[in-house]
Amino acid sequence: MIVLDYRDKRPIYEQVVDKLERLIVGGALEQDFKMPSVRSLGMELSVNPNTIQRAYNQLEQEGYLYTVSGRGSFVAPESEWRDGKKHRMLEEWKLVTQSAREAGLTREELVRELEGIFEGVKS
Amino acid sequence: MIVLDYRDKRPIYEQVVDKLERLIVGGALEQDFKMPSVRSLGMELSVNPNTIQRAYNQLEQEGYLYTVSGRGSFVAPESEWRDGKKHRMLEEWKLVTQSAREAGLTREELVRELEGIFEGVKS
DNA sequence: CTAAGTGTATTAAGCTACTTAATACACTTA
DNA sequence: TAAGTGTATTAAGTAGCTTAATACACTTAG
Repeated sequence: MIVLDYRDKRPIYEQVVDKLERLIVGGALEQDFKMPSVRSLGMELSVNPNTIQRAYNQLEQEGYLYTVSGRGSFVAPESEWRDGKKHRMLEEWKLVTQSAREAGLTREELVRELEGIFEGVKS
Repeated sequence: MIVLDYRDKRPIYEQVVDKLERLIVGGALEQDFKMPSVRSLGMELSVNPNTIQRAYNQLEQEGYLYTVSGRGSFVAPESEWRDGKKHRMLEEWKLVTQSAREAGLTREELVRELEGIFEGVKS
């Protein structure tokens, strides 16, 4: 399902959150998809189940997963996380863009990069 | 000179690097300005001199400071850090923009924010 | 009903990074 | 010469991450 990057200096649970979040946002995991159990994903990644649980807890808190006691964790409907995700990303993007401006990047340079990133994407 | 934010979860030396870098990039500290000694800045921030030294070392590695043995640390000329800073910021900005696109932000939304951020700025 | 699988919680231990503390040394300057 | 500078080292404490070993309540397949 996912692969850990041992060169990444962030804690494992944070990496797991990041990668699963990308799978969900990217549409690779459909709504109501049953996530692997904390024990099985722990086995698969050679990581303690507690570490996976910590990742699942954070994903649930951010609206990406919901849990049914005794049954497992499942992918939440997009409506649960879409707005929050967009809002957080926009705030982060504004901060980085502000720093980019202060570092000397011009409006024209950034617009040009923007066009490249959105090239051929219906938005 | 700077103020620490105790709510910030990052290590102190990283905060010091970040704040001093902003002062230098923002032009608040001129070229060849003599930085406070690791001991005096440590006193001022109620922090160990070793922690300040660690921050100074990183700033020197990134080209923001230069050191004269026995005299002190000084702000390096802009030519030493400007290109590297611009390059690192552009790479970070591209990653965040890519993530923003994947989160559902549109080109039009981002261009609009961009105009706001660069409003009235000669670039 | 029973057993297996699920999330959840707790406690203890080890590891790493950050930080402090106490020195020490070589250098420059007043 | 004395004070101030960067630099280096060693030891200790703290906090966060991770592992390990359990335990409990729940659901589901048999």
